[in-house]
Amino acid sequence: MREPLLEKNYSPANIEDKWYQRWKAAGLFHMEPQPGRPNYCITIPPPNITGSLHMGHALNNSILDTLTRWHRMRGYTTLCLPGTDHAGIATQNMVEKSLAAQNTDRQALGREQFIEKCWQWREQYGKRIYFQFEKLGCSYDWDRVRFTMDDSYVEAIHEQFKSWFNRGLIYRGTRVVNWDVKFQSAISDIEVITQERKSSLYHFQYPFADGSGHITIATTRPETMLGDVAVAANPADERYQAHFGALLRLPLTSRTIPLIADDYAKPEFGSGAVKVTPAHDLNDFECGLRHNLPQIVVIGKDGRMTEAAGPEFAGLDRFEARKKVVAEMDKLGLLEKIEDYTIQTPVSERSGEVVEPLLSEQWFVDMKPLARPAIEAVESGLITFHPERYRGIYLRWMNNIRDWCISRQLWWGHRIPVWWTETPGNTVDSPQEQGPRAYGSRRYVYAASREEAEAQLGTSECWQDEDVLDTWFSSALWPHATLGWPRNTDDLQAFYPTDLLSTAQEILYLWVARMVMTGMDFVRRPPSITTDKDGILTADGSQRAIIPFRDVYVHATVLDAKGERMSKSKGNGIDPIDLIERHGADATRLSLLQQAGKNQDIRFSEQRTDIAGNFCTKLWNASRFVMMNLDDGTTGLLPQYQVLSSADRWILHRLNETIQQVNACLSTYDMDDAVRAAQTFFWNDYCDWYVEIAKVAIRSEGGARDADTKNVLCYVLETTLRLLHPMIPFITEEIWQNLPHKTEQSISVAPYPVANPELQDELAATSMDIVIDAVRAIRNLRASLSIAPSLRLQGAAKAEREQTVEALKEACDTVRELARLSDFTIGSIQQPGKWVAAPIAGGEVLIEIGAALDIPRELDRIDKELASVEKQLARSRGMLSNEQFLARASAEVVEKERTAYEDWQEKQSRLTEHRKLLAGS
RNA sequence: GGGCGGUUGGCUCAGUGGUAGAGCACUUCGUUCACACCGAAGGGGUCGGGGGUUCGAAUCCCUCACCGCCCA
Repeated sequence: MREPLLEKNYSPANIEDKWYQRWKAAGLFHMEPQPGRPNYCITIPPPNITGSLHMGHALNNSILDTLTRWHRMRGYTTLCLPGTDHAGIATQNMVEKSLAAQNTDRQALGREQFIEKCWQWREQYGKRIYFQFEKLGCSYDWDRVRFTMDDSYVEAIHEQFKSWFNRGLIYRGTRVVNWDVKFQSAISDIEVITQERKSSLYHFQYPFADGSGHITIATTRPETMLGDVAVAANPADERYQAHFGALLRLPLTSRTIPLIADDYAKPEFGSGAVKVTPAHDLNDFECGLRHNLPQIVVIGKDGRMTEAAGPEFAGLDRFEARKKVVAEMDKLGLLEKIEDYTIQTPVSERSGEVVEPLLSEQWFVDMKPLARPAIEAVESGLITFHPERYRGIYLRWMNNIRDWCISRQLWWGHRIPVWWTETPGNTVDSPQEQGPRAYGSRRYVYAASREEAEAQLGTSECWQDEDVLDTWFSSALWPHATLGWPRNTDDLQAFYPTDLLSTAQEILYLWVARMVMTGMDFVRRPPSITTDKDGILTADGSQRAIIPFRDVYVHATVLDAKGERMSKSKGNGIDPIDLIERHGADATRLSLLQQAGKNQDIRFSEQRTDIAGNFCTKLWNASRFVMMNLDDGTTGLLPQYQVLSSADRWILHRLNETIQQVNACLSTYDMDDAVRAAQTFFWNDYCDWYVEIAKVAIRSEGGARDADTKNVLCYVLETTLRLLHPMIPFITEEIWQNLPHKTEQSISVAPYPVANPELQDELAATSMDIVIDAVRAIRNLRASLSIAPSLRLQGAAKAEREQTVEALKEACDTVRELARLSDFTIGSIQQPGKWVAAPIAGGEVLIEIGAALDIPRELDRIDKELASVEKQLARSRGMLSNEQFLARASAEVVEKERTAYEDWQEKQSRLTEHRKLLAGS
């Protein structure tokens, strides 16, 4: 026996950083496309530069890295491209906070200096998460890192904007958007969180202008009534049918407003009549458009009431105004009642302020033309969703797509490349024409620079649009822009379409859907160099619109142990870096992958990582044991199949099955099943049985089979390490480097195991089942008779079935040692004594317990066993005596049931026989 | 209001038509020279309720309840 090359105790801290640095130094994660070699590419979802690793990242990147490593080992030219997102509002928020701490603000600094501060922030904190990905073991190509404000990326943004602008898809418009009153900017849907809040439902009376009574409307936002321009009721609602078109006197104002018919009003809600405020509600806005109603802005960008709200209200905060409106209505006797009401309140994720739906002038993108190919790509199966249910969710959204507000009133981001002037001059009538366009009294053009703008506008009296683009505008072109678009780079040609986009479900619309739309809109290739799996043909058939990725995997949301969302404010979050420090990156990854299947969420607690760590320790210790038993002759190569024992053949058979399962599961994103299959094999089959059997073979006298056993031990371990490497890269590398292996410099570029049909051996599997059955039966006997484990007893087996005899004969030494017997004979029992027996398939095993036999206790044991056998027999008998079953069930099932019945009968008769003997003695 | 997911042993979850499973927890035993972060042997569930289809349902269908997510 040798000194093992591994430390006695597994300590992740001692190996993980070491291996990451070596991998990186060797350049293993950077590959160049090669002709004739398949490519595999993932562009990772870019975290914000304000971000640090959270459990969602840890889960997603564990999955991404596992798949990346799997493909690399399978011989693909593999690229996993990392990067970060400038994250407009989030970053601006952080920088503004740090300015506030220094008693200054962005206005004091001015735009240029503020942006400079943002870049400093990015230098200081923006790459923090890269280091954390390294801690997690992610094998990303650090030579191809991208940031959404890199020069090349800016070029891509301009190209995209210009194209959409010139095609008239980008337009200036006035619509209701989500408005953050603190940032004074439009925000995207994802930055709006809906919170349930206790509030009130106010019932107001609006009198008819002709004094003939009133209509009652219910509202949760009384202050907006000052901007009401109509009251709507459902055309089918009989209560109002007689009054459609009538005028109402809007209280607290001097206006009259009509009662209109619109099926957006739900008869069953409140009184069935609903106030319409187009400037302050999206549904009302659309209703207003349908009826050509005016839009009156009564709440300003700062959240205070405007002049249009009337002199009584102008300047009041919106919540103060609410109180005042209610009080005034009450005074007028028009407040009918106030009910307690729970409302879904939109709140800005960043500022915590209640989001104001506000009519505002913004840049929008007309999405309908872009959605069409994106729908077709999914409907035709070019892009597949995992789990499949997200396909429908995506399509539903795509089919009801709305225009996209892309402008943000922020400073940090891609400034909108549009230039304005008030100087009169030439304009064009339609967006398809070249030249300045008119908007009110102003003119505007797209231009990449001031010079260009001046030339087009014919004046130097111009200015660039103040706003920046929505961050999602830039992330929408992530897959192609990171690979070099708009330049037709080698990377773009080789790696696009990418293979996988794995992300959280909440950004399915905001990000995934938009990537499909922009990708297919901009990356076009001639049909001659593409296939119908790469994209769909354009209308004229001259080009193919290329999809950005083939598969979309939507991973689960990581919740805490109680099933609640992890959040900073609740303080229930787990920091993955803490997990890595305490348990290692391998255990952290494993604990996440174990739960990564097709589920919607994951309940996670640190205990799971602790348990995953136990597996790593087991792997470590078993490997140490194997290493201790290797000698100079051990090559780790498989001996000739003919010389192998049944146990050897069985473990190879099981290994082969496991290889097949793991590969199949990884290809369908069933990470949980892949991990389960590999872990079960290693712990339950290899460690619990094969290693124990190998000990017997190695320690037995003569040691004729020593070398073969050692080679099988080594072969199976080495293969299992490669099988597990994508999931737990560090520990597998450390062990693998200390085992005999072929000459690859690292396990991460060693070939991934593939199933080998020649190793399939059902016969060996059946033999081992019998041996395991026999050992368990004897152990069971010993335990139920309370026989000390140290006591070596005589054992024997009686069997009629040849297969059972053969299996036990071959494994005689194994059974003896694993069942702790002094000897184990098959056939007749020679020694006299008191024997107890237990049935196994095709025979029975016996042990001699001499004077220790407690007859009443043994009878009791047999009776219990008989009762349970009888239960099975009754079930089986019931089925076999049911003619319907015999007639309708498949022959295979009936046959299986017959066999089972016979086995149970045999067991019963053996037990009964023994009972008779014992009772008579 | 619409869509989707979930409800299986004390806990966390596998299991899509043929004898209910795992890990953790629990009980008993064990310091046999890889591992007590371990090993051996056990106990524990009428698979949310009701109805249906079927020879046979945790599994398919209908319905109800509860929990959660998304969209309005």
